[in-house]
Amino acid sequence: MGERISTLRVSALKSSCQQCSLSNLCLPLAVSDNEIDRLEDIVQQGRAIDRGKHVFRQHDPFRSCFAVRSGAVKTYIISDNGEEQITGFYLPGEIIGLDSMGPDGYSCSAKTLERSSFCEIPFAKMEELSQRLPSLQHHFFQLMSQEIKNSQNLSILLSKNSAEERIATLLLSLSSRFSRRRLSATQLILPMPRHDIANYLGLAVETVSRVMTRFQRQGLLESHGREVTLKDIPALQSISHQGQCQKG
Amino acid sequence: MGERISTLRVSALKSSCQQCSLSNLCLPLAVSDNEIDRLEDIVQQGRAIDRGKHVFRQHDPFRSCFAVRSGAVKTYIISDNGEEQITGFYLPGEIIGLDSMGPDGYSCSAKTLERSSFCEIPFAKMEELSQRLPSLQHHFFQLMSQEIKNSQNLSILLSKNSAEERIATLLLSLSSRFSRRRLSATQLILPMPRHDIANYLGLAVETVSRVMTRFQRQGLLESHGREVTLKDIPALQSISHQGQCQKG
DNA sequence: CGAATCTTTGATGCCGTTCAACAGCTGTGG
DNA sequence: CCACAGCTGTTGAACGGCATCAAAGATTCG
Repeated sequence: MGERISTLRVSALKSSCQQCSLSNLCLPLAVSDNEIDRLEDIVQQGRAIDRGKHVFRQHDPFRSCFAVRSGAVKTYIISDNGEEQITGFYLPGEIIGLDSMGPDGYSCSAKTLERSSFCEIPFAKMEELSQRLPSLQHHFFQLMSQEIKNSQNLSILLSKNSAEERIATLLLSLSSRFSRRRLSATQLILPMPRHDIANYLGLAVETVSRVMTRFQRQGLLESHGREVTLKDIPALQSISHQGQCQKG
Repeated sequence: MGERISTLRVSALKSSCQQCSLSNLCLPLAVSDNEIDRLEDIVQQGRAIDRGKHVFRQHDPFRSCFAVRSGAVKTYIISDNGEEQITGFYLPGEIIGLDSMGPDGYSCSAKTLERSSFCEIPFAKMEELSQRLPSLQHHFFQLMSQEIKNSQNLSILLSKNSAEERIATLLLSLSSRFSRRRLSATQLILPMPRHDIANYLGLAVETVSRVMTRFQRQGLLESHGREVTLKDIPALQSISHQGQCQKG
């Protein structure tokens, strides 16, 4: 198999998946050190980019997936009238671009919600390496399968659940994703404005605001702008689940 | 794992992807005849099963994906209260089970909407063969990526669009999927009852019925139970897309 | 300070749900 | 043959959750 990139160049860019604190989220491979080395050879760690910048744009030629290293990202689709339809929020350890492996370029745009950094995973090289590392291939199948599941759960949330259920579910999802990174599960700083929450959940901004206020009056949480403290997670879970369906 | 089927048996069961009229939908591989042969060795063509039977059940151990050969399937998740939440409809040439490659078994149940037959694609063998056939691996990445996209589009449909927009979109989706199979794009026989359409689109059955009636009064279609004739596809497209334009 | 963005609160009305009834079709069994 | 039950699809009336419109506070930043 003709490797065309000089080992020296690649080594200079080489990141360190082994030492990365997110490796158990992003690429929890049951592979040998030798195999991790080869993975690191293709993954390129980029510099941080400012809030509000694009990681990639819809219809750009698809070349890479990106693992979020720090910060937060929203992905969205632009409709005919130029409005955005947010399809997901991504936190450190999560991967964007898995929906863009078709022939039509990136299927959505990705924009940072705060200053963020990424690990770039060139798709062609990932495919090639997957030919030699069955566990890498297996991992990507699992990642993509999970992404389908997540999106299906979102569809169900949006089609069957009330505004309160949607918001409680999102807060709990963020909470659990923060805590996976050893951050507080109760003291959240939301990386996105209310407007984005509303867009993502198919609600009006006013409704999001009202529900948050209601939750606060009921003692379920305290909210000061982007700072949210969950005070009664069991109650929120009960609200979230009374619209049924199990979450990942 | 114990191989229980002799090579001879497999050959006997062996399907014929090359001759299958759906092969351009299901596995449009740019592979040599020799490679197709190896694919056919792992794909097992099953007998038809009756309407209302399960192809697999949620939480069953995941072993295979299934390509629909004939008939139609709905996939759904069972919620805490025992109600089903339909996540998708699948027609011949489409593949179910792509969302179930995680460690927790099938993530949904799949039930036939009419008498249907399938090609079974054992996951372990597919993974193994993908190690040797880059184009097969690439194809599955694309298939799964498309499945993510489909589910995201559904999320947007459900979160932002009115009942009329949702129903017009579903009818047009079915129409285009029928016509890909060289069936009429205008004379549809819906494989699913109104109840399932409503469930899938997050609407009440009554709303589906009313909207269909309204479409009929406007001359956009004619509907007699499951038989639907689309009379004005451009108008339906305009309704379907106006969710991406402005509401008025 | 003032401009822009973000967040909250209030008043009004629409769309779709809910409850209820009915009609068509199929199969079953006396 | 008819009576009956079950499933499917249609239609009507009234309620309610959430969007919409409007506007004022809160926060950030040049």
